[in-house]
Amino acid sequence: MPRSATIAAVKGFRDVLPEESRRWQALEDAARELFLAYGFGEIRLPILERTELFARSVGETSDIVEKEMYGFTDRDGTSLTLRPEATASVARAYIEDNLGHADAQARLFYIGPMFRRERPQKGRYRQFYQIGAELLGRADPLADAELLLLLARYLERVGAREARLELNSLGDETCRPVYRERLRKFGERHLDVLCPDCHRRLERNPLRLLDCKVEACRQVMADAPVMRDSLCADCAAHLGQLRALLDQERVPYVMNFRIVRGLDYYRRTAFEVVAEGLGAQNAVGAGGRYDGLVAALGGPDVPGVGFALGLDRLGVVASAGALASGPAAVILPLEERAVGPAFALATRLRQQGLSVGLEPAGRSLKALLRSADRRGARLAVILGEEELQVGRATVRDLVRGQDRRQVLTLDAPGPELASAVQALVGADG
RNA sequence: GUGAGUGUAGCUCAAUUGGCAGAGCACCGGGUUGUGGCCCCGGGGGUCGAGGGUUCAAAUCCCUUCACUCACCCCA
Repeated sequence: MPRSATIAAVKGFRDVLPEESRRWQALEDAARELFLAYGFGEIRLPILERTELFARSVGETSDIVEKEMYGFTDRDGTSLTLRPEATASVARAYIEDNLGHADAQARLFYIGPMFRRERPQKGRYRQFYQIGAELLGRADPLADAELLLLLARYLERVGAREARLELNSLGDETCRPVYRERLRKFGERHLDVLCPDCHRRLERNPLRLLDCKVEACRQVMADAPVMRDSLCADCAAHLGQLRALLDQERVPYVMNFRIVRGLDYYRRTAFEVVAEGLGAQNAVGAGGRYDGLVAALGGPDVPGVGFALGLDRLGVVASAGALASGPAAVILPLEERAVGPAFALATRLRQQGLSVGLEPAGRSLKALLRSADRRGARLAVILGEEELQVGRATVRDLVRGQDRRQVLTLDAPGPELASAVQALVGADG
C-alpha cells in the first residue's frame, strides 16, 4: 500500500512538547499565585473577536492590523479576527461587562495564545502565548508603579536573571505631537544620511527613527531631540513620581528614551523587558499606559496601564521548572502472570497520587531495569515468580543500588502501599 | 513582504574528482539461572525533502518545487 503524504503543522504554528510544557506550567503557576497576591483576577477571553475591535484599538495603520492578522468572514458576513493581542479584548470586556460599575478600578490578568502572521524566526511564532496584566480605572503613577513592581517581582520569581527593565515616557496627546514634529524636522535636516527605511518612517511614524539599527542612522539620531525634553509638565510629573516609587522599592530599571511602541494606543509610561539569548527577538515583555483606549472603543473615559510577557520567549530565559523528575517507582512484571498484579499495584499507587511507571512483561529483568533507570525512576518494583508466591514484591533502590527483597505486600490497602513506597523513596532524603 | 543559509537514520552530522549510504548518540538484544548505570559484542532501522533532467552510473552536476532556519521588517 502506498504511503500517503504526511501533514505538517501550519507554518509558524508548533507543538509545545512535555519538557517545554512543564516549564510553561511553572511560569503560569507562578503568575497565578503572584498576580492574585497583587489583587489581579484571571479573565478568560475569547480568542476570536470582531475585526473592528483591533482596527479601532491597535490602529488602522499599524503593521499588525494592516498585514499581520488572521481573519475570515463568518457565514453571516461578520468580519472576525484571531486576536493578535489581548489588551483590546480586556478593554472590550471592561465596557461590555460593566467592570467599572461596582469598583472604579479593574485588575485583570490573562494567559493564552495570540496570533500574528509574521515571518517566523527565533522566538517568534505565528501562534504565541502571552501572560498579561491590566489595571484599568487608574491614572495615578502609583498604578504604574504597582504594575511594574509586579512585573519585576515576577521576573525575579521565575529566575529570569538576565532580564532588564527599560522605561520611557511617550508623552500624551498634548506633548507627543509636538515632539513628533520636532523629530520630523530633525530627520528632514539629515535626509542625506538616513537609510531608505528611515525616509519612509519619517512620513509614517517619525518616532521609529529612534530605534533604527543602521549604524549611520544611529549616529545621526544620537543627537536627535529626546522625548524627555519635550514632555509637558503633567507628563514630566507623572514620570518623576513613578520613578520615585520604583526607587523606593528598589526596582531595578534603566531609562531608555529610544523605546517606541508599535501599537497606537500607548500614552506616557512605556517599558520593555529585554533579555539575552533570544537572538534578534530580545523582548520578553512590554507594556505601558493606554489612557485613551477604552474611550476610543466607545466606553467611558477610563485610563489603564498594563503589560504582556511572551511565554515562548520567557521559557527560554527563565530557570523556573527546569528540573525534570522521573517517577517515584516503576513496576516491572517479569512474566505474563505478573501483569495483572503489576497493573493493580500501579493503579493503587497512582490513586494515592504517586508518579508510577508500568512496563509490559516479555523482556529480561536486565532490560526492564535498564528502562526504569533511563526513565529516572527512584525505585524499581520487581514482580516475578518468587514475589507472586509469597505475595510480596521486591523493591530495588536504583540510586543506592540496594535490594529489599519481598518487602511490599501486594494485597495491602492503597494508603499503606503508598506510605511503604514513600518510606523507601525517602530512605536517604 | 525582502535577503541569506540549510534539507542524508529518532537526534547531531559525515560521505574525496559523480562509483555499493556512514559515524556518534538514542533504541533493541547478548556478554550462563532474576539485577540498571561503565565496558565489550551484535542487531533493527534511510523515498539521501519532493519532481524532472544529464550520465553506463547522481546524496553529489543542472532545472523546478516544497519545507525549515536565521536576519531585515515588525513585535511578546
